[in-house]
Amino acid sequence: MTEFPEDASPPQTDFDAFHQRLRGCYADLPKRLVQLADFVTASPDEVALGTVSSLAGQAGVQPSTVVRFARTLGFAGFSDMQAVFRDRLRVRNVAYRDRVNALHRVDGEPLEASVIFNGFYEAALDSLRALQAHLLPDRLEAAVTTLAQAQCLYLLGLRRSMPVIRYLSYLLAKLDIRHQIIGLETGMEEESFAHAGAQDAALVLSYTAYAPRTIELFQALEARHVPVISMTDNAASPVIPQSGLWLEVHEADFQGFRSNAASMVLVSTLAAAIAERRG
Amino acid sequence: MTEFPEDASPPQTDFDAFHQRLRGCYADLPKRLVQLADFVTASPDEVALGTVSSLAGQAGVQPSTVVRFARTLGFAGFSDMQAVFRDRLRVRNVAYRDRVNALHRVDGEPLEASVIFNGFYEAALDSLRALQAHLLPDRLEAAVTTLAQAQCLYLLGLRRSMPVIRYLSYLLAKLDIRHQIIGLETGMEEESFAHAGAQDAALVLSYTAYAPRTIELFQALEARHVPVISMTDNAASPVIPQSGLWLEVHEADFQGFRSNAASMVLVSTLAAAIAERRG
DNA sequence: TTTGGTATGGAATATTCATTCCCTTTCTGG
DNA sequence: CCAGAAAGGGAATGAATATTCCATACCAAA
Repeated sequence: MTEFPEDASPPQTDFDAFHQRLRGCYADLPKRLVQLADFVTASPDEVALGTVSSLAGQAGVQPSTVVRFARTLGFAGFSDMQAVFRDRLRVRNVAYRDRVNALHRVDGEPLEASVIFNGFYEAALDSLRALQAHLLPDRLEAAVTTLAQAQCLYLLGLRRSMPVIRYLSYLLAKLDIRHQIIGLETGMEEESFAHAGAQDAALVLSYTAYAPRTIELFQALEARHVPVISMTDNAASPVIPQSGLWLEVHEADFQGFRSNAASMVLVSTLAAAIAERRG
Repeated sequence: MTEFPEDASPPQTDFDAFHQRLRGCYADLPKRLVQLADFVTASPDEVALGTVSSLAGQAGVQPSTVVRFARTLGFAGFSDMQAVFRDRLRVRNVAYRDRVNALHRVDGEPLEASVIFNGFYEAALDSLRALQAHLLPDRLEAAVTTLAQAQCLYLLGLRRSMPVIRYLSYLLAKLDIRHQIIGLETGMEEESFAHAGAQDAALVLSYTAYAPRTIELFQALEARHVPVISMTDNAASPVIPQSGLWLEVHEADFQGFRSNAASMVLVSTLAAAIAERRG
């Protein structure tokens, strides 16, 4: 078990050192070497996996210039420089203790960050895979149709779902699609859809345990005959609309933090598909 | 050649196909080839980056056996097999655009929603995998240390990164960690960190093309000697802090929409790890 | 315009590395 | 135990690729 010293100098990779050097002499570099420097920073993967001539071709210089570039930066030759880029590409297996170990702190020490990372990483992957497996193309298409026809889109999702809703709002704004978030101001939720009707549509996000306020607002929307699309995790969820247009999303959780990877991908899809449909 | 009805999203990569084939004939493989099969599945990076003899050495077989192995699995030779492993290492940031542009409105019809979904799905997966591959555990640990010691956390990320910052803010609030978003009110950015100093810390998110305002604010933070941790996509990024404490994040992009899956997972990790560290 | 120095291009050379081939060893079935 | 086949080892071969070197183009100062 390696103890990480609290005040140790930050770990600096050869790759970082290279870029530091590069920045240092960038200004004094001749034309062709600048050209290469730009290419090399833009596509480090090409350097790692390519050959002298493949790089030369892509960067628009001669093979010899590539070697010169490497020597200018203090390497013995191209291969020497490439080694630095290859090393960066190697997968550093993030320390992966047993999940069991991860959940129980054996000696009162804080969990290693990489273990926590792995938890969130796996949760995100699980959520995405589950979504991919369960998503019904026809249902999705129908949802897009409904949302695309709306004059104004009302977005509802409180607590954990609020960040997802905000993200969707950002996307819709970029795509110039009229919309309105419900619940930005506590206590004013109903007012925000005072003018909503059958010509509009709403998207509701709610996962267990369903926030009571979300359920209330969902019912208010249905009472106003606003077409509702729901993203939720259960066929018996309280926010399934009358129309039956709901999308199944299961977010895995890690230590009580629920992933939102699947929701993010799905709302991105909806935003892009609506824009696409409208032309 | 196997026919896939849908080429917009291959159900499996060449790499997956390879492993499937390998599993299929694993039982009938002679001793040395089994030895190689084990090695190859255990360290795919070595295959991608190594040479015939380096692999032979590490797996304890003769170079010729490595070539035999490749041929047995249906490749023309070692190089052919290596190409599959190398391809897996590449971070694809542009592929999707072309892929979908090909399908884009061939006959004036809008793209099917499920095709769009697949694009976002793949982009999210790619981003997550790239993060897992490139994340340096020591660096992450050092970043957490810095952030955990801060009295107040300042969060900076404009435009595309704003939703991620808002999500992080939500998590920190839940965890009762003092923090402040920079840039909630346009024009008032500097005021929000008027009292920040060395006792605090800042987390900066910025990806290409780096928003000029983010760079300015980053520099202002550094000028105030606020310890800065950056999440960015390039060693030559303008928001790399003096301390060298930056975390590499590559978000794949689909039709101009950049994924944020990797960023989300990483900020979740940071939030949870800080809370864990503080106990 | 000339001159000295530097940058660049391109071809020749050296090296590394995958591939091939053949001989030896190890299995397998009679 | 033997014959035949399959597997494995290792060196020779040839192709791919990095490196070196030199002629030429460029540029700045005289």
